[in-house]
Amino acid sequence: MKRNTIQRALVLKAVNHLRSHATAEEVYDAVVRDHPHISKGTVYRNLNQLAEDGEIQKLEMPDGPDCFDHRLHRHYHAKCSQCGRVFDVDMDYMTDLVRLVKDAHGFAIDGHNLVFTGVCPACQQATRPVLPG
Amino acid sequence: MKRNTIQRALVLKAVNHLRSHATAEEVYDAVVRDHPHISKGTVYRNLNQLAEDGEIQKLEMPDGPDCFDHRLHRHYHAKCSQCGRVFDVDMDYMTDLVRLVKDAHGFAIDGHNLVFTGVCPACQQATRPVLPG
DNA sequence: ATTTATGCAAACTATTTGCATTGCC
DNA sequence: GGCAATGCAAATAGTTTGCATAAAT
Repeated sequence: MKRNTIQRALVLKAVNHLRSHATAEEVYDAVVRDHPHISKGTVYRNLNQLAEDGEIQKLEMPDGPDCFDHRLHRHYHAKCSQCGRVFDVDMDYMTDLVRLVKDAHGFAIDGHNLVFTGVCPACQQATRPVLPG
Repeated sequence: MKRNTIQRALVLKAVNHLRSHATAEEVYDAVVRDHPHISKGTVYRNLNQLAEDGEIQKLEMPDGPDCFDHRLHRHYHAKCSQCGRVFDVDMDYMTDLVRLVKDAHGFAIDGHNLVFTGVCPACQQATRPVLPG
């Protein structure tokens, strides 16, 4: 039987408060400020369990840590190749993407993971030349 | 200046010989059989450099190790959630996918990473009930 | 001769796990 | 009271890195 521990509530609250795309590390940092005894293992366990229970969404990223999202509907993300941060992208979810597959060679596809890559606004700013000429 | 070391050639040959989706570990295992002195660090360094030089393709996977592909054209993959193996999917590459994005909030998208998930033929076989009834 | 690449080990990042103890139900 | 969850530390997986040495140019 699932138990309502303080830690579980704290982890959930942190994910909600951090709004979007928090890593386990960031959740831990947020929680440990007020609750210095919480352990990182507990944060990981609760994040995974909350995701399994459908209370948060786990976003698996190519390269780098997973993120956890308080938003439950499926949507796409863009990851900055410079700072590694993850951003929302406004685009319809392609529920029938699998129809574009001509041949999966017997593989039973049940989902997909799509992450855009590029440079976030802040990093564009940082690498922009000071003045041309 | 880039140097033509035996190790670099061995790593490239292993990726080509393993055909597709070999992990660094698998490449190392293949090379070390005939060359017991090669180190894993060297395999990683050469895989990354070969990918940078465009001689092989690095496939970053959500969850699990990266793969290296001797095929250079961009194409999509499916990863088995049970055994973790990576398979080719026959589907046109969506070069203009970014056009479906309505708002990336200033993020400069320059690419995308799409991996299908599901169950491979072998794992479907393994988990199939013996006989109904 | 120069300088990049190697081998080895250690470090590192992200995450999971074993186990004695705590604390929900 | 029973059993799931915690805290802690150690283990794990995947990968990178520092450094003395070796080898390619």
